[in-house]
Amino acid sequence: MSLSIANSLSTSLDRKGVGNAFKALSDQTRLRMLRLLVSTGSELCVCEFVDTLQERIYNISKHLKVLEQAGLIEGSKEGRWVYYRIVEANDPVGEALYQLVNSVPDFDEVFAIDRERFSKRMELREDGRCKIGVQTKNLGD
Amino acid sequence: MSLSIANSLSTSLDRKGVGNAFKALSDQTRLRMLRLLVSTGSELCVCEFVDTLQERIYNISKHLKVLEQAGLIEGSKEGRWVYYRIVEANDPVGEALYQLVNSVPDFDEVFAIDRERFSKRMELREDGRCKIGVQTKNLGD
DNA sequence: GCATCACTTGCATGATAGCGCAACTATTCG
DNA sequence: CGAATAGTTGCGCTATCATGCAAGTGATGC
Repeated sequence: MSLSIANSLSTSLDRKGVGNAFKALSDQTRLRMLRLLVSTGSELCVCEFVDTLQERIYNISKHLKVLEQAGLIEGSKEGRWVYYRIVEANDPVGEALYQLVNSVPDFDEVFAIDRERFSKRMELREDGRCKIGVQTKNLGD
Repeated sequence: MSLSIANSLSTSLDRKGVGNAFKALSDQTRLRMLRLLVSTGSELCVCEFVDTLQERIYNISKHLKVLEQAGLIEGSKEGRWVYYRIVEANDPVGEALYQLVNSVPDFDEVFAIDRERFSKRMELREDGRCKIGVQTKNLGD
């Protein structure tokens, strides 16, 4: 379901244009998603990403796919829910990447606000698992 | 002439869309350029980039501008020549970034070939400075 | 001064990427 | 079974971005 961090970075040199880690993180929404995973050390289901980032579910889903194909995250299904988590890197390359993602300055507090919404949303879990769907209605009005 | 690494990364969160470091490195040619600077620890003039990467001069120039506006490199003029070099980071964020750039796997040896051409090209310097222009003719035929 | 050289930039074009919408799959529950 | 729920995917639109070309800037040297 996932490639290694090393492969993710190496494919950046592939003339065929396979997405790489830098490319995957060049999008702000994806950077927010990975930052959330790295900074909290949690695994999130899709609807939790939606309520945390306040983005539409089909876009979240697509962004998750990009991150997964870049080898940065992996997902697993649990009933109706799909949980995504960081692919732990044992090599220094991955270490540096996650350190970097977690070190990106947050002057306009986008990450902080995400974490705020995230912690509120986590209170709705039961036995540590998500039992509900998207709570935020009317996104993008 | 340049922003700090921290600012470069922070602007990634700027809604106004100012380029960030991840975005700047999402392009393969720019990654090759920065990798060359990081791995050799040298400063290069534009024509040396051209002969090393075998890309057209106006594209090299534009890519250098993107990297500069991302706060990753800085340039200075010496007569007809403009030398570009890494903006040294004193913070751990920049350290991690450069370590990362230098750790990107090179399975298809693009970086290695660049370094090969680079070292040959460096032999043409006099007193450690570039005294000539682009040597490669007929790029892209 | 004027040609040359190193480099930059404005504009047009084509490729890529993200978004919105709608249709779809898959799982659960009554 | 059928309805509801969680998530995915294909299509069309738009915006962004890399490229090519051509014109421009500024420094050097005859």
